[in-house]
Amino acid sequence: MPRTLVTSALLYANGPLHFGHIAGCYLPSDIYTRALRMAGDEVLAVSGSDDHGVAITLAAETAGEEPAAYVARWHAKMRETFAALDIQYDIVSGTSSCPPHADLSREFFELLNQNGYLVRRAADQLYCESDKRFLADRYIEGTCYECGYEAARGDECPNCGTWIDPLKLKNPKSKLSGETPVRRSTTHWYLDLPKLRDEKIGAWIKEHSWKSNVAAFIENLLKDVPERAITRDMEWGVKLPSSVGEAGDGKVLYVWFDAPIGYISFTKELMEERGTPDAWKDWWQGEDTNLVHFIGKDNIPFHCLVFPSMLYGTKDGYVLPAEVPANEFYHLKGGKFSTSGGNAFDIQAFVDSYGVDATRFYLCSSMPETADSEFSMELFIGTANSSLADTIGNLAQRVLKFIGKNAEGVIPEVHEDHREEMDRIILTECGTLEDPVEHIRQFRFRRAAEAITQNAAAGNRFVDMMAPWTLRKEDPVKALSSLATLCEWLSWTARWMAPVMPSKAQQLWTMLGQEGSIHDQLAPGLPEAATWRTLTPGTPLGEVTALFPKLELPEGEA
RNA sequence: GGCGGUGUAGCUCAGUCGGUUAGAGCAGCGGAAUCAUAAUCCGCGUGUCGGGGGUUCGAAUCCCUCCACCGCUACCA
Repeated sequence: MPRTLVTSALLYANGPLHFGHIAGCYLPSDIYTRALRMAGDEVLAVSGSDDHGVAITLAAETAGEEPAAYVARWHAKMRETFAALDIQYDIVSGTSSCPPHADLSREFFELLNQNGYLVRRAADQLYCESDKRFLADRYIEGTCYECGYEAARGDECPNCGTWIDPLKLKNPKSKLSGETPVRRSTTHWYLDLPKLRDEKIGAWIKEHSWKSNVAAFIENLLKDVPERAITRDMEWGVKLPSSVGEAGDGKVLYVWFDAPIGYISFTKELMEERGTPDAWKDWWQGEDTNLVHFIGKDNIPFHCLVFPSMLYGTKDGYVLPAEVPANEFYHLKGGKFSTSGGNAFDIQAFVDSYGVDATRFYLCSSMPETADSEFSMELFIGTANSSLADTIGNLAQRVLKFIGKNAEGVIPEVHEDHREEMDRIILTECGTLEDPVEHIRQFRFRRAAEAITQNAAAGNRFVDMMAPWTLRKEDPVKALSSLATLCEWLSWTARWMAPVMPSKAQQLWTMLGQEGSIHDQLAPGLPEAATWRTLTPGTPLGEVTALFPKLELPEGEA
């Protein structure tokens, strides 16, 4: 059985999730996971938060909190947002709270070191004598040596955009103490990416087939691969392994190094909870695993170059990613979704107003798959009404209500004399059918959304062709056969909807009088004449209600 | 400044390893039907494929250049 390990970008625990994160990474991973499971694949879905890093400590200090408490707050918020959107993972953990994470990160460090992929070097950095610590670039402010701007940050000048070397900054000041720091030498470890590239990863990247927008991004990547520092002088983070001795005192692993290892440590944590502590190896070191990283485009270098280099460099049998279906960015009316308040809106409130499945469907149909795209309230309302209420919802309504009035509210039986004809009409003559699951498998989420609607439209065509309201008088048996056929069609519609719109699919399934979870149904490709009818005639329908309400554009929106 | 993206029908976008009359959905117009949340079905698209130049038998699709809009700039998918 195909085994797929799905990861979703670790969210930096420094702000709320917004529609950009959702449409770019978390929703596609959830839809993908659900679709593969319905197709019968074995899937494990892992995500969590990235809790370390200077930005966290800085923000926590500003907020007057300890980093751990600060991170926990955003982590909880993230879980709420996932719940609001019906986004499910086997585990959502965090790099600061996951028990095996620190040890596993140190193991990576040691293996890479043993295998000769780490370089140790001394360099000068700014040190604050009053705080007795080295200052990360972001903790430093000073006068830009290029343009003279007085509030340049230690990493970049906001005025002229120069990438600042903090050692050259004029009048450097610590943002924390206000003191003038001094130069002091410190030792750091660097990941030897050039060596890893030349030895293995460069060739691997070249022969790998990437999603087209990812391929464009990677092309330039290999030309200039620097060694990258993987340690920092600070407290918040994963301490270095004791094997490096005093040289590691006061240092932690740089956040980018331990973050992706989180995918693995979270899997470990999950398997320990399940009482199968070694099972994580099947997923991460099993040859038959398809590793799929869902990320945004800004994470491409990490997931296509750096993390694979780390995995390979351990020489410990880790699989390399099979797919990195990175999305581009999703914007709000041309502006960027802001994590710092501003124009970001409350996802929970939005879902409460318009419905979780309509929201998921629209995000799916407008996903930034191959290029940046944007959220439009007007298009959201339009899509929800025309695709969901008018096409899918109305199909269910007109068929099931008709059965309620004219066929005693039970699933009718298709008569042998009509079966073949009706199979032919619905399966081939009402339009070209496309399999949403197959599109999802190929990471064509927009087209999957379109396919769900179009397949339902074929059902509407069948209704009009059969005109059961006329047939009822002329040939009642044929009328019942057409309605039986339409019930089967609705059951397939529910299956097609399920990965994208889990709760509405379930609602439709229940309206059809079916028991149990729609998500336990298998959806193996498109319906075929010989096997596609699965419902039991005579089954009473459930209560028939409007599946999708019509939505209205709020005042002042356009 | 650097890097990158986008510019195709009113709107949102497909299509582009060069090759028949450039496509879809939505909106719009006309018609049919009346089971249904006035929901459906059928028919209707001559658009300088941002401008200019080049390569070619042939370019929306490759190259150069210009214009417009936008994003990123090191960790916010």
